[in-house]
Amino acid sequence: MPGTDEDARIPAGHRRATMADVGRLAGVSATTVSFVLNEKSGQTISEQTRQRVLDAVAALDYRPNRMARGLRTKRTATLGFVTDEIGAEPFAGATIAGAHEVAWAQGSLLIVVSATRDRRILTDVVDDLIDRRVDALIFAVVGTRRIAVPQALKGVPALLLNGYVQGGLLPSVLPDEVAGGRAAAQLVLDAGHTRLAYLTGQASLWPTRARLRGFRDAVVRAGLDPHDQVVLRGNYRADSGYELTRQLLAAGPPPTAVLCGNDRMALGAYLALKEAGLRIPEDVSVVGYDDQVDLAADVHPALSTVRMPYYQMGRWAAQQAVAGTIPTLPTRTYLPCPPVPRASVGPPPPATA
Amino acid sequence: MPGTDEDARIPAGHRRATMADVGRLAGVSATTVSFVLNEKSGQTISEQTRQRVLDAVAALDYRPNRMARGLRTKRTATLGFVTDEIGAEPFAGATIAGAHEVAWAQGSLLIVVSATRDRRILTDVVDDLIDRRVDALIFAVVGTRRIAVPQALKGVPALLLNGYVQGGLLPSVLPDEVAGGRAAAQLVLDAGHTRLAYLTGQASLWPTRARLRGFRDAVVRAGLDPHDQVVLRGNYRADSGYELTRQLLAAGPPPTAVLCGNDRMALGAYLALKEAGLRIPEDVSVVGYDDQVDLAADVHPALSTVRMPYYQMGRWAAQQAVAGTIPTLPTRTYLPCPPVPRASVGPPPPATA
DNA sequence: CTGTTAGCGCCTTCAG
DNA sequence: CTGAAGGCGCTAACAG
Repeated sequence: MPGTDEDARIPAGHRRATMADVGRLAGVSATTVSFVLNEKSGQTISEQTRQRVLDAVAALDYRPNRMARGLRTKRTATLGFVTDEIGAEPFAGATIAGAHEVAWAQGSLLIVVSATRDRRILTDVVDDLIDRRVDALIFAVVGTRRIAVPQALKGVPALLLNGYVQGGLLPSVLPDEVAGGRAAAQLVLDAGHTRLAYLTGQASLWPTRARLRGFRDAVVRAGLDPHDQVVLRGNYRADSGYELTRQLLAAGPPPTAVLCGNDRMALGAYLALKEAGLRIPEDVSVVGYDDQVDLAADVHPALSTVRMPYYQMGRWAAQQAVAGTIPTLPTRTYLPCPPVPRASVGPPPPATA
Repeated sequence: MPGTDEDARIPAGHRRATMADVGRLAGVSATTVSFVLNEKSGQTISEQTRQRVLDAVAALDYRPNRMARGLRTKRTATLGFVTDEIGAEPFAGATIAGAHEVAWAQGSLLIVVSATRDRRILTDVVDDLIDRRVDALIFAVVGTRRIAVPQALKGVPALLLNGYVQGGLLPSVLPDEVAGGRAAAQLVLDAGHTRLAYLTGQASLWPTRARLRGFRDAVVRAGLDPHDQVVLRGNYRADSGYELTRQLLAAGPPPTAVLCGNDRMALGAYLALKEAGLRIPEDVSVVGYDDQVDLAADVHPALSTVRMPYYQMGRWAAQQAVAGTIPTLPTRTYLPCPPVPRASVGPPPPATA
């Protein structure tokens, strides 16, 4: 009897075992195999045949074909995650990690698809995902902003992450940037600073305006005159922070604290400040925004900043998606951006003239 | 006749139209619908019925169920992309973008799944993907290194990106780090520098050793004594670059060029150099490695560095996967790391004592 | 040029 | 406690 045992293993790359194969080997029907594999079917299987089936499954290295299963059950245990730009942004990583963990823990697979900003591709990708019958869709955009979503999104439970649509027809999760801006300012206000500079980014971006609003809020609440605080506009790049800081220094006695629209600008500020012989935080305190990985905590001195809740947003989104609660969600849900105090903030220098 | 036309549209969230529905509406069989939809079946359909079918498809907003199709054809037009750590690393973004573009252009969907380094999860995720019958699998790891892959990878055409296995049983695409290290050194050697410092990372990492080897290679080829060049060991973080540079400056007359194991260390070097009142590149030239997005090109002065071929690796991998050429691949394929000269390298200062 | 028949691999009544 | 029958939505022979 040649090959009785050997042939039981899949001949590497050959046809995978099917449920019927398992049944045959165990001497039962495919139905029975299905019952033991799916447990809780309200069915009862004798411990003995159960074991025989399990043995056969192991022997054949059987794994159910999820396409067939999905076809039958109309559930794929799949969450689609579409980004408009997976890019190098740290954004995606944390969000995806959070969403993946929750999804996986609940028995679903998060499949990430990076589209581009190209409307056509975006639409086609969403359609494709729906054709594959994902159970729900998370649509993530990198910079918080209003977006136009593919029509097809209405054909499946969908949720927007970091983006929002006009009519509020799709629920969104967003970072609470206003509170974040306040938190950033509070970091230096609490340390006793009264003369601040704020290096902001493009006014066309929603986060820019929200953070700035938060900043002004905090300044007013602290009893300071917002008009006394200088606001310089840049573009979120490190070199822009560098330039703006140089302008600041050239303009006269520098403020005692420089708040930046993001960590990269803060990095530019660091370079300009050090070049000018100013010490951080003894002479000038600096605050960033984003708590960017490998940057904020690693520069010298470590940068005080505000953290984006990307990981939490990912978790939250996946949670709603697997729980099937998307239809019940409010239009917008804001998650907090907590302050992260580090070494770059200290008390203002004694002589401020 | 109520609702003849209205009811033809899917009642939002209701059952999606099936091929049979389309056939019924068009007055043909499902088979015919299949033929017109899949074109090139060697079949011929009268222009007239063709149009009727197409109209019905449009009217019902019909889209084929890819699970059913996959079940039948045993092809899913899906490439699986598994990472052990999607993290914040710029790595993932570029690689995925490259792979996605190629896959999509060839009619396949790249689905990215972020696993963790946890062996168990990794194995389960790969199994899951195979259960979903992906046509091929790209297994990507973030730091180039030898890895142990899930057994299941043998059940599907698979390819390693940035990682390699012991026996060479799975083909790999890797960055040519040795040549990259050489290129980095060449950047300053060509400018006339002879006294270099190399700030390296952990010796336990393969890229560290490869880059360093390339550096030494270039130094020897340039006719310099490798023992004259100081090599300091750090850990790839910005603060480590900062510390090492301070050590360098404290130890005596600094070298005229500082080569760094990566861009983040170069950033640390920038901070320390500026703090010490040294100008880049007038007093000291600096070279990084990685050409990290939002960093290398944006610091002041712009950092000369070496680019990792992540995008290209992604493209290459997807290319092989969709072309079905994985079985024919050599054990290892190296892609070049080109030098990116910028402002941080200049001629050595006249007086070097 | 078009329709019939027969599954792909699984789950789910409904009978034994 | 277990099996037979039927069908999810699609494609691929094979007939007309």
